[in-house]
Amino acid sequence: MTKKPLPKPTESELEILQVLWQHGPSTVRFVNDELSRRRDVGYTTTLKLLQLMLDKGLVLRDDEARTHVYRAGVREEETQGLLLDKFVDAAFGGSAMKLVMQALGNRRTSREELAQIRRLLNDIEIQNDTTPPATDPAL
Amino acid sequence: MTKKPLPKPTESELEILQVLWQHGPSTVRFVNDELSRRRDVGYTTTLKLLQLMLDKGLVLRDDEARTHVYRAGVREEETQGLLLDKFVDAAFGGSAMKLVMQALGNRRTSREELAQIRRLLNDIEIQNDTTPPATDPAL
DNA sequence: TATATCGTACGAAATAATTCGTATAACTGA
DNA sequence: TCAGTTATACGAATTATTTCGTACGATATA
Repeated sequence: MTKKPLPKPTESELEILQVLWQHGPSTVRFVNDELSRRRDVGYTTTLKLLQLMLDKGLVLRDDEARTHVYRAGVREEETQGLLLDKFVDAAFGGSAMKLVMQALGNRRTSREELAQIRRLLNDIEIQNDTTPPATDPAL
Repeated sequence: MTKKPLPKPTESELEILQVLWQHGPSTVRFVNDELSRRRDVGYTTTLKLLQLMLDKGLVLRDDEARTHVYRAGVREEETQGLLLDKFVDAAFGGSAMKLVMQALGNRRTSREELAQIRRLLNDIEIQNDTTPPATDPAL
């Protein structure tokens, strides 16, 4: 039983995953229509992308009917986490803090969102108190 | 007087910018040595990259001496902000909140860092109180 | 049924990004 | 001075990603 080192989706593949995550299982036609709302893209281009993604395991498909139906093969949070790690590394030299500060600092964040973050911070702090500083892998 | 639509640096270019931001003006040799600490990369590869980046305006260089000295041509925060915007869009469907929650949630954040974020949240809230809810462009 | 429409498969071109070989000039030091 | 080393320039191969044309079967419908 071989594990699955799922590949990091490319820019275009991510666009497609967004559509599938947002709308659920979709036909090529639908995905293409969605993509077309943002930019100019040919039908067969979208089709090809989905076929490549199928090979990579990024999407799954039901090809019972003539018109195939594709659905995401990777979970949203998981994928985002993977990409986030890479991104923090590539753009912020590994400092997630700098990224968070930048993200919060440079845009309007509503009162409700701020409250949401505070709640999360509280949860994390409780975690920290419950589970003492485990900075070392030796633990 | 023409403006500057500086291009989004690629993965490799970003690696190099990190070195320059971190260590200041450097020779090709130095940059290459730094990159080599992380992965296998040839000297001329690094040289070529820097030359391409020079064309794009991503770096500047002093070629008075035989050994040229390169320095970043774009500011760190500015570049990170640009990349962050694109990334939030590409990976989190435009929701910076989701990104922040994910970043904070899925990793150990020290007490000190948490405090730092709380301070930032306070500042933002004061901003919000001073400058009333301007969610609508009509205001 | 025959013609237009819609769908998939797939090769291959077009682009973008990365990597490296080779030429050649400048410097170093024995 | 001459061999060895270090530097830049630059063409071009390689690899990755995106885009599209064309073939061809299934379906819809006039």
